[in-house]
Amino acid sequence: MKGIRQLAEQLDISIGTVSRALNGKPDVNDETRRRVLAAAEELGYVANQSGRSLRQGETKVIGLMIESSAEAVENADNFFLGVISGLQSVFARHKLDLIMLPCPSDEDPHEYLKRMVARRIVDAMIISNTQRIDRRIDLLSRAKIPFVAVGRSVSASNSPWIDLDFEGVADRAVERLIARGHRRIAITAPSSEVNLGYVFLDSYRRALERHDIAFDPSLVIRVRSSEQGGYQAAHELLLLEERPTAVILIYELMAIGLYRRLMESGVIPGRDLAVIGFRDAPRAQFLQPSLSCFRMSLYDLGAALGRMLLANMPAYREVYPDEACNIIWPLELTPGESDAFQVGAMV
Amino acid sequence: MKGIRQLAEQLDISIGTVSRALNGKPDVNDETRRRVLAAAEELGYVANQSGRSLRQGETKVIGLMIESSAEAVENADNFFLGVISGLQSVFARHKLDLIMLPCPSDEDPHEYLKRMVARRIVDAMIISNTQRIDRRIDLLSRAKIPFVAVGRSVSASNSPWIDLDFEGVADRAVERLIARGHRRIAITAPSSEVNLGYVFLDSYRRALERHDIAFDPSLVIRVRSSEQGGYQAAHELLLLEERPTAVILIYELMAIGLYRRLMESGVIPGRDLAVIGFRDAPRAQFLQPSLSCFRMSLYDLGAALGRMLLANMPAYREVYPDEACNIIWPLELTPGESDAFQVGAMV
DNA sequence: ACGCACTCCGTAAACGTTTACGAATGGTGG
DNA sequence: CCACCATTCGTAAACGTTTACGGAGTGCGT
Repeated sequence: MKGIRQLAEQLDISIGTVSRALNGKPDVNDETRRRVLAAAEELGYVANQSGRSLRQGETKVIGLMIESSAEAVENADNFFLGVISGLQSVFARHKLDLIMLPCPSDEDPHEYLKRMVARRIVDAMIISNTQRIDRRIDLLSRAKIPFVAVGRSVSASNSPWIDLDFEGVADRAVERLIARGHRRIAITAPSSEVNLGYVFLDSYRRALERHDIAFDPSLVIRVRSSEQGGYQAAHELLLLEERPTAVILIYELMAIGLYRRLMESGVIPGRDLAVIGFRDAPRAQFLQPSLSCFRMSLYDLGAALGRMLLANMPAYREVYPDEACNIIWPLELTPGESDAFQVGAMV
Repeated sequence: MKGIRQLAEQLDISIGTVSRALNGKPDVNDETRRRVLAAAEELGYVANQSGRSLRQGETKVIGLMIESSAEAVENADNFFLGVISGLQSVFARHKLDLIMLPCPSDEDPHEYLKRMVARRIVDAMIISNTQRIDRRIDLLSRAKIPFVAVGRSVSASNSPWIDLDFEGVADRAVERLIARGHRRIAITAPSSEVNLGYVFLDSYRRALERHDIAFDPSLVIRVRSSEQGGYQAAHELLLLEERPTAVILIYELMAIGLYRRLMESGVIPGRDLAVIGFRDAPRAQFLQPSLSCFRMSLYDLGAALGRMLLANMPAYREVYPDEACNIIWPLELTPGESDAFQVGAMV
């Protein structure tokens, strides 16, 4: 099947009519339309995307840019795999397709995105792993490509983003720990480049101050957000002169490495050290003692993300009129055994 | 920047010359070319992909079809994230871009692929999670789209594929365990639909027969290849009347759930039960006792996959003349503590 | 002075769609 | 019988690019 021309020839109809029939335009006879659709089905005709895009200036494709960095591989982050289902559930309603654009680890994300955008391969973009200052946001704004960022950014003053409720998590984690008598609460954070670390720490700090607990920089453990990082975090924790009684992990998976290092030194999570995790990583559910952790539905997050994006695309705006421009995604605490003790209480 | 026409106008050159200059065609003056390239750079011009594809019938894009099923999310499989780096390292040399096509979980993979192929959005495809009988292979063959399958298939008699060395792993695992005195060796496998399970089991069976050990179907544990599945596998293992002394896991991550369930019953891996894993999942490296596991380089696998694909594309065939059509990818054993004991030996 | 080769560039067609426009037909009301 | 509308379809232009073809200019050998 070469193209619409062949199909039209076969049916002895003009290509214009065939096109209209296939695209559900009004001015075509019902019988004719039936014949066209039947023939297209039989011959397996599907419109060539290049021709269509060229003509109407849109591709019906949404791009999701991800990074295949070594760290991402190490983390084996299922975040986007989960989010994608939610995204697709929304996109499918509008016959939009989602493709993932993995930025090569040796290419500058900004340059990569620039290339992809200029090629006009997608109508809109979702970018992730947003940095505090992220030139990709300016790029997309200037190019007038609808987009949504996963993760807030200072560049994104008035552009749409969705982000996890880091403040709420840090806040509630600190409150919960303090209520159980903890005073020395450690926290992990990634390098300050990444935006989420900043917000997370800030909220942690304010929560402490509310309870007149001085912020102690030595309790901020800067490690990678991976199991390896968790292992290292535990290591550094154990080296501290005045050992904390609790630790908040910015990434759930870190608990696996952390537990291991603690066990090696005979420190038992949930008895000698309270541990609270964050985000969603199914595999950490098998830890013992079970991890207290803030979790969420990746599917729902994806669906919200999809709606937000469509609300920013001229062609779909009216379908999603009241979509919020920014969302701080709430998380729910799944209580576990890892922080189920009072400080000073007899065991 | 609208298009090549604007650029040509700006430079007061015809669009033909501009196109030739940008594409490195020979018949254009050096000075002219310099000017064109400079102007393109300055104005941020990049050729519209739709126009280009339409004209030359190719997109310079390779598609990698993945599945975002619930199981995939649960596994949080880093397999493709790792493989992608290797793929891109090869593709980058030919200015090819890789996009990932996530098949919605509620759509038939075959129909999805059909849609994507018909749209002519990619020049070639990599398909994964190949089933024993996989109609996608016929589809691609008939459509004459170059492709490589990750995972062998009976449909793919003479089409290119790459697969892990399941035979070798099962074989060596059994040999290793038998050498340490094991006679009752359990093995996990996914539902028989998936091709890899079939091959894995078959090799396991043959290895046993070589040592005159009768194949016992009750020792084949059919569970999902996830942590959850590992937990369940351990559970079923413990219920067996005559408990095996060793178990081979088809997926490394299962060890995490398996360990947990074993521990709950006071059964210690590496002392009461030997455990050997398979494939690459960095997070399982933190298990204690450490897991004996067959591993590989995802990057190298990706690079080989990329070369194999290019060797099957007319435009690049001559660059990779001696690329094998089928590869069984070898894995190396990383010895750990989980199988470091002799059956019957005093502890 | 002429032919020839070579370099550089402009012209125009082609890729496969969609869609604005208008033509043809049939029906209806006056 | 005419004017008018509705329905249905064909025609042709347009989207942005690449490329075959040929023309203009220059240099060189005869």
